[in-house]
Amino acid sequence: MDPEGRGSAGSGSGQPEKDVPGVGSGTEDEGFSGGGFVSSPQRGSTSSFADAAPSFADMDSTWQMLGSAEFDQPEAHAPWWDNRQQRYQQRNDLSNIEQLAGSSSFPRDLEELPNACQLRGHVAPGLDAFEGSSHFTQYQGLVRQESLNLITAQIARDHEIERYSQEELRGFRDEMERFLFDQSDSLTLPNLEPQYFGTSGTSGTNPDPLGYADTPVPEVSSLSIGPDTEVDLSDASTRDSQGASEVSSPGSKRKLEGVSADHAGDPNYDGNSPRIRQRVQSSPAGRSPQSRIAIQTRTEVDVIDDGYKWRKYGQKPVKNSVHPRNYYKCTTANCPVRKRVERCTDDPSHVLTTYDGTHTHPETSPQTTDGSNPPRNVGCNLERMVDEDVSTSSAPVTPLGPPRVPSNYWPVQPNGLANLLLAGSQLPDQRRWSHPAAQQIFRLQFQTQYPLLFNMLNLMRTFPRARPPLVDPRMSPRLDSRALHAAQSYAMRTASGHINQDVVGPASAKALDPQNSSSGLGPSSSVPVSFSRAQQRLLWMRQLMGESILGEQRTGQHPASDSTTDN
DNA sequence: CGTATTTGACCGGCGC
DNA sequence: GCGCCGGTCAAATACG
Ligand SMILES: [Zn+2]
Repeated sequence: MDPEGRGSAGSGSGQPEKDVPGVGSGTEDEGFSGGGFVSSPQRGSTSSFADAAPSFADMDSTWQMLGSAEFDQPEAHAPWWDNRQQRYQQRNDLSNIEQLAGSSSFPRDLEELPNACQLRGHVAPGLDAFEGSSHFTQYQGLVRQESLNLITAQIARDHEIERYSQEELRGFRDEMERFLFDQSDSLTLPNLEPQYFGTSGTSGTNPDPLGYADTPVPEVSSLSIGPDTEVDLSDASTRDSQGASEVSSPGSKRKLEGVSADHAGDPNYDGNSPRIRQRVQSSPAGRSPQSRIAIQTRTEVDVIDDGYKWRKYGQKPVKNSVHPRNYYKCTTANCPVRKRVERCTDDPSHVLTTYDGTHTHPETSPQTTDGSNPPRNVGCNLERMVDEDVSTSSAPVTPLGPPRVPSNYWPVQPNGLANLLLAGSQLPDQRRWSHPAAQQIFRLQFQTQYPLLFNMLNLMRTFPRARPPLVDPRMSPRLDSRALHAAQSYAMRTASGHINQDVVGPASAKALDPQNSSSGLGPSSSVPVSFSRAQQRLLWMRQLMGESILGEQRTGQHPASDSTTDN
């Protein structure tokens, strides 16, 4: 089934590389093929690229898609071809990356990336390739891809999804890439420098060279946030942290279940519910809508660094709990924001922070006298968020409502980050991630925990590319346009003729390709590829090859053939 | 000495 | 009205 299955599947979802005439690609191409491909070979307009190179397909649907029937597999391998092919396969192979994620050699930084590449058996560029030299552009594809792989591995490890199949991991990786693309602007904190963030020891990374490892880092149990579902928690949830904590116990048990169980079993405090309801409902005459969000984190420190400075102004005992509740106010003058922090009674490892209000000022970065930004320690992991509906409930008289009245709730799911990311990028409820507090926590947490991820963001901003297409995870390696161009130009230059299918080492490609394993999914299940899309790609190719690539490397989003089909 | 925290008093809403 | 309760104030205190 493989053969044809792949065909359909491949065309369907597989999407070519992410690359577009970008800054980098231009240079890269030059590097590789010299001016060779400059000529615009449109000839042959790729009649049926579909059938082009079956043998090749496995390795890369892109190839096929792009038509290039003529160019297919340069029979005489270009000297670099095998090498490249192998590289792509390796890059796309996530099988051994999990180990790396847990090892001490996991890179926390782009500078350490080459080592990781070598550990994975990659043909890795030297360190100099990453130093912003002109070489860097040549390897940005690799850097990008491998960074994504590593991030995926790390996240997978943190979230115990490493046992997932490669297809799933790839799927996650690609979705993440898309998300990063979409959010590259909003997710980047200009005033925080990634390199200042040591990873929290969470993933057993090597001792942080910068010495910031001191953070008590918790292990991520899970990131929550899923479809918002108005879970009836609204009422039952009144109970204090008790129930809640349970839900999010690190065991990563089915969070969903936990939740339901949670309120099921929870007798809750009668006293509150009625009151709450009233307040929420009776708030019609509300003044300026207050935003309120509750964030549950898993942390050992009481006060998490969320980017703002707080002054404690009160403390009250929580009934039935040994842990008190603390009240803080933003120290910035005239800023009305307040927050309450309390530790869950039954599970002290969790802290519930409730933010109230909107800051009237930018985040207060703790500048030291010397002007440098000291490292921030979040020291927590976002567990889940509860966003009280602001629009409706704006406590008119009562400054602050009851501690927690979850109106929107995102249950924890196994693939926490994926959900998180997707939730942020796709769910209609913008308020979710637009909430400053939420974003703040999100950013700080991820900068701390996944520094590579933020390096990626920077990379993507520095070298803009087209929006990564959504691909069928079962498809493997995606060639980037550089390779494609190079191959094509090579083919043209050389024999320009032979079309020999088996020449290439597809065998190896197949070997790597896990398709067969992807039992459940019929090829059809994948997103049907719109032929138009393929055509569009083709157009691009023509453009690329016709016009000098250097021409337009435009910033940011390219029309990008984005496949809107995403879930 | 300026600033942040502690901590008991205080206050408004609410149920009784 | 009374007492409870969540939330807030602010004087006293701790900090460096
Ligand atoms: Zn503020």
